[in-house]
Amino acid sequence: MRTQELREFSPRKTPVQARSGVTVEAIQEATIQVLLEHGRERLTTTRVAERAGVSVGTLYQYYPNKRALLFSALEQHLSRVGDAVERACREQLHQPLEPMVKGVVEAFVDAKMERTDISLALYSIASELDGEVLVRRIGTRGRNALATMLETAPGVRFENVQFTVMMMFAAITNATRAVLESGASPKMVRMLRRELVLLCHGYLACSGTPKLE
Amino acid sequence: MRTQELREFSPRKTPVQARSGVTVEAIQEATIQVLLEHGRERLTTTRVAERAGVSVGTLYQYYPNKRALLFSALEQHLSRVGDAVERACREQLHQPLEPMVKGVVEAFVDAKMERTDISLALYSIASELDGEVLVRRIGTRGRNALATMLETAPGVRFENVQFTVMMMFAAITNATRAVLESGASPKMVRMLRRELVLLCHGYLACSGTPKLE
Amino acid sequence: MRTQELREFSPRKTPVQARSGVTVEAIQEATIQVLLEHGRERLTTTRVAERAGVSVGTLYQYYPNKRALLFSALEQHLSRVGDAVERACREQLHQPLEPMVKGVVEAFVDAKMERTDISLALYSIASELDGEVLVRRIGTRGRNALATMLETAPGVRFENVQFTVMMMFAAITNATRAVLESGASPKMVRMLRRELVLLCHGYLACSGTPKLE
Amino acid sequence: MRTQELREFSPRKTPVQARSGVTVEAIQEATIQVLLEHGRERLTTTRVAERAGVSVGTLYQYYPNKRALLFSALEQHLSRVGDAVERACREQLHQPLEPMVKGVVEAFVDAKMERTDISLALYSIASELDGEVLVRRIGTRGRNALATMLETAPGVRFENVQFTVMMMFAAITNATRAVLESGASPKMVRMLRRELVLLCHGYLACSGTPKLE
DNA sequence: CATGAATGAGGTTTCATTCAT
DNA sequence: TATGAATGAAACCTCATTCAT
Repeated sequence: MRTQELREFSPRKTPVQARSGVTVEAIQEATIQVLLEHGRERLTTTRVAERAGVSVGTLYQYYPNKRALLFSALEQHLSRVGDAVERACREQLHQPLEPMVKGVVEAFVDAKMERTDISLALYSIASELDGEVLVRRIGTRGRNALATMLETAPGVRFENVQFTVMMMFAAITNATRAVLESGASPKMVRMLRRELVLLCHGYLACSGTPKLE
Repeated sequence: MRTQELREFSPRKTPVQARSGVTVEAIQEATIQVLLEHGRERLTTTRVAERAGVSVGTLYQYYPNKRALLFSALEQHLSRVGDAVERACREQLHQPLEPMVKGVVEAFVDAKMERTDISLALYSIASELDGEVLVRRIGTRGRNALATMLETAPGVRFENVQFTVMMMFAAITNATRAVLESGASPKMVRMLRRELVLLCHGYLACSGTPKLE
Repeated sequence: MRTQELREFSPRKTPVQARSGVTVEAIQEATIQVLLEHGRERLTTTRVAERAGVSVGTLYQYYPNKRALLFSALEQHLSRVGDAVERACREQLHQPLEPMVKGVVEAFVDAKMERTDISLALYSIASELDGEVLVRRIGTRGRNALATMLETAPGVRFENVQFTVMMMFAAITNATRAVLESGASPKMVRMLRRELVLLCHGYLACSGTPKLE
Repeated sequence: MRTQELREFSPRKTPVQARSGVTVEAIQEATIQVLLEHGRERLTTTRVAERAGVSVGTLYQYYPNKRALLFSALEQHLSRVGDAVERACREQLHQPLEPMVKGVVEAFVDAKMERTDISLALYSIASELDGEVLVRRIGTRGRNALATMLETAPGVRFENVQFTVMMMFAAITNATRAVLESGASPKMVRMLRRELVLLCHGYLACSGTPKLE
């Protein structure tokens, strides 16, 4: 079952010739463009292919179905963000809470703001693919990295790290989303960064219990 | 334009007869059921009508189109939650931060947990209707009530209440969503309540500046 | 599994209004017409609907998919033929071999020749649907009736009636097919009748062993 | 018109190199395999090429189109069977009816049973290519050989040999098909042989009229 | 000669919506 | 008013075939 699900999304062929690499990228970019211009409801495989300058048939040589196309777009984005968060977490191991929070928040916000168009476009399909195994797995990666990091924070212990992390994650992602959806002016992004650090640090400070080492 | 948009969603006829009231309710309930059972992608007007025990024709007598149907379901739910939050805000005017937060969080979580099935079902259509005027307006109501309340908190002042509220709101709604989507066991809901209060209060305490009165 | 298979072919809705009865018949007739005019390869649901004077949508209200459409055409025809054979078999119970064979052959050939166009058209789809449960079941009906009849023939016994019947059935159906496919002129049909009786009776006479009663 | 038709099916190039011979054979074998595994509906040129270990392009170097591919598979098989029958007929010239029938039936059944997989696979495409000139011509070969043979049978004359042969042929081919499709166990094949001889001989004995020489 | 990426017409199927009954 | 048969645009997807590399 799981294998089948995974196969449903795995790309159909690995491009061996040079030109197909170009094609795949064109399709991926076109997916985002169409998503932003027409919205998820009106995103059709034909429109994406057209936008990418190829035929539908070509699109279907690389993606077995529409969901796989959307999935791939989402996955790539979430992976990038996940990577950024993981890296930040690794860098802040054993640091005090404050720099920890700061590092992670900056990494996340930066990653999201790098291509606001993509970030925005993908919110609309995230809900559609929410149930998917891989999507969940990717989301989990970030949370696990956070949990691991928090457990190395000196002088503080969290009763239920998983839950704490979930709370923090929910706050970070959704606040960022709200800012993105209301335009993401530089000023707002600056405020977002500052306030997210405040919010997360405040929460962790209250939620954790002192630990003797 | 806006008038037109608003008209597009308003129910076609006001149910004056007793029978119509029953029918409309049946359709609304059916919408939720179908949403939960088949998912948004496979929600069809025919299926909803069938589930409600009426014909498609009848459905179209009460809703001008499918979006109006979904919209109405979402609106009703959001209104209920919005009302609860507004009431809580009114009750906590001029209270200290802690009870304020506690009151609002409890009101929100309670409202969401009253019918977890509905709450869950509607997440899938929220993104679809996200751009709609009315939906935004409803979301705004809660935030305004929160802002108004916060400004009556004794001894503390917020530089940019709108932003602060937005942050808090984002955290509250998304954490609740995460809990709902992972099953919403009584234990988790209890933790959610407690941690949300911690998180919000921590944030507000950090974010606000002392105020001389 | 079997239930699912059966459902795949069962008509989608039972026509309750008068007009739909007409529609279904028009679609069935159109299926045959298109089959004859364009061949199975070029039979498309759109073409059938067009020919029937309805829209594709209407076609799909009565048949869940293309296979069901073809299946229904085949089933109706085979049932009719099967009925004729069964009736003939019942009428010849306990008769001597000669009238038995005559009765069955006549019944079969008559049934097939009643609408040579339909008979011909369906050969092309029979192979496609050959594996299907119901098709097999219908074919079995005729053979069972034949076997039952043969076992009541006075003074003769067959070692392996099933096999004997299969042989006879294969000969009858395929010879009829050959005649149909080469034009089925009245003269040929007359010869077919006579020779089939000869062939079957000759075979049964050789194949059976005398039985003391 | 006819010339064009014939050209449509002829292989595009005559395999002169050793390698090509291997390739063509691989493709033919792959055609059968795919036919058996996926069925005619899902037989695609790409799949056949893949299975044969070559690219689609290569396939199209040897066959001008898909029909030609199927046609060639069918033709080869039918030729082989036709050869066997012709040979048997030649060997039984001027023999009495009984050995004639025996010889032909054995030859036919043996030829069909040599590769039951191929025989089975081809039934599904026979109907599709039924109208083709060459296919018909091949079928005719066997019947002509049979007719020629029967006319040399001592002491018996057939009023309409063509028709008689057609009947016999229909019985032989379809009974064999039925046995193949129900598994073709050794025991069944043995019975098929015996009963076909009975059936054909019985028929010819009844159908023919004594002849003075 | 072989490859396999690209094509795009055309197939099947769905479903929001209308309207005669 | 309620019904549900009919509509048909439009979606997804396949696959025979070509041709630049």
